[in-house]
Amino acid sequence: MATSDPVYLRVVEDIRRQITDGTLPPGAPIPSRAQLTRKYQVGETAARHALRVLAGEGLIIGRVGSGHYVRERPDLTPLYRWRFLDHPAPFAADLQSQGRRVTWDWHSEPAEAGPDIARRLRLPESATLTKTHYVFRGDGKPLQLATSYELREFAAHSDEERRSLVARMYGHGIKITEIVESVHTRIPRPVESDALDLAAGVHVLHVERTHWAGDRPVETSDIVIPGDRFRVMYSMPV
Amino acid sequence: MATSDPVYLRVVEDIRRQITDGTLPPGAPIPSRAQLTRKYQVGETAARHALRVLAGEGLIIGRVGSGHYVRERPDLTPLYRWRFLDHPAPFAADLQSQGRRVTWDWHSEPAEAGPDIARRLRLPESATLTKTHYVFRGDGKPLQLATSYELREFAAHSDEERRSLVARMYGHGIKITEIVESVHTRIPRPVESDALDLAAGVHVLHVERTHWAGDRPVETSDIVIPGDRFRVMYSMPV
DNA sequence: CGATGACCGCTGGAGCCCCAACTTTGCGAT
DNA sequence: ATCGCAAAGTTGGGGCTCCAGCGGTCATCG
Repeated sequence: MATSDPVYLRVVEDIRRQITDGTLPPGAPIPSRAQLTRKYQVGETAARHALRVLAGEGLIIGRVGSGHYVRERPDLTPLYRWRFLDHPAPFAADLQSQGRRVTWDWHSEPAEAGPDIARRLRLPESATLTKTHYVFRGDGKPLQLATSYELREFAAHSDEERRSLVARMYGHGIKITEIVESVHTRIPRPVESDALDLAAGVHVLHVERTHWAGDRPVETSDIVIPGDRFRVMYSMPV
Repeated sequence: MATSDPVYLRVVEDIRRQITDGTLPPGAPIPSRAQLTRKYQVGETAARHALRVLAGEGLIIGRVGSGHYVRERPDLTPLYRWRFLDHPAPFAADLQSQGRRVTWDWHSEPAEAGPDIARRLRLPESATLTKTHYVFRGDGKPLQLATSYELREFAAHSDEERRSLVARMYGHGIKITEIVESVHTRIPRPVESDALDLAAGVHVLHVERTHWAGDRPVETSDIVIPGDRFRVMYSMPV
């Protein structure tokens, strides 16, 4: 409306509107730079800039030699589902029930905890282990990236093993009593972009999960999920 | 490493590294376009482009006439906290306990449900009401934007009122038995950018909350939260 | 008839330039 | 010592151009 707005914004907003209201469905081609200059009566710089902004937002994707297209954004599939007494979160089973195979890959390497991890585990900045999991769908598409920090003594490779180690460590009768998750969103780090095969402009959901045994935190993990393809489900009885 | 990489990326990656490893703390000035061209031996286009990319990622912020600065990113404050039997989520109380006042503003207008809302409430695309809440901190900073869709008959203005209306509507003994939340992240719509006062490149956390009474969905709301300032906490007993 | 290559259009990188609007700074005058 | 103002620096919008690399299309040649 305001004619004082930069002209490239006029282009951005017009195309964005067409994408969000469905006029331009996923996969539809966006006019090329040359076409945009003619259509909106703007210079090539403005046309190019508009395309770059839209691509940066993750709404369109440019294929060199071909053109810009509205990005496919499949319906968000639930990645894992929290349900009362339904722990640990069986997201793999969830996906398998949808007919998708899930494969794992991991790579462990010991590391000192950073200050934030130490704070979360209420530990000095030592005696920790970093384990990075890569989780893939059967078709090879990446699902998530998880890094967990545990007391080094707890470095076990199955949930069962770990739980019994926890039990040994903390004496008899130790039991995870509460799981706290904190969700926020941020730009992916370069490693995450690679591992999760993220397009430009896609943010990640960062879930910090901490397992508590009474008033003692036992294990904490960072779960990183592509924000454009997945959702995290929480379900609580009232 | 690969010298075939575009030069602007070299600049981006170098600055990004300095920001993430703390060499450039929040608030620190970034070299200007002219300085970058000299420092990295690149053209003005590349320098400018690097700054734009970093700004688009939300890592730096440009102030015209002054320069670019590392964005202040205060520690993420918990926005609301889910706890078993601690419903409805008392995020206002949570913030107040931190010495922050919270104020509300809302604006109601009836609307037909879109197809997705109808699906969530298992309703025909009618008989709904849209209510948009704006929630502010005492200092005027925006906290979140929530839009809830309820059966029109349930349009009440307090949680208590609404609950009793729900009870009347569905007969005696009706009770919300489960709350399901789904979290994902996406780029903000223009309204949300304005209402939440979002900087460029900041994504939002989108929480879809649905209240269930047995196998019947009763109310659903979309809660939109600035992804760079807040986190959502979930806490579950095991 | 089928394969090969030339050609055109498109993206993305990169360079240089001009200008308006704004901030900061420093100098000079009161 | 303080005020005001001008100059210098900086961002953001916008313009133009060149080029490499890629992807189709289409015509030509074997």
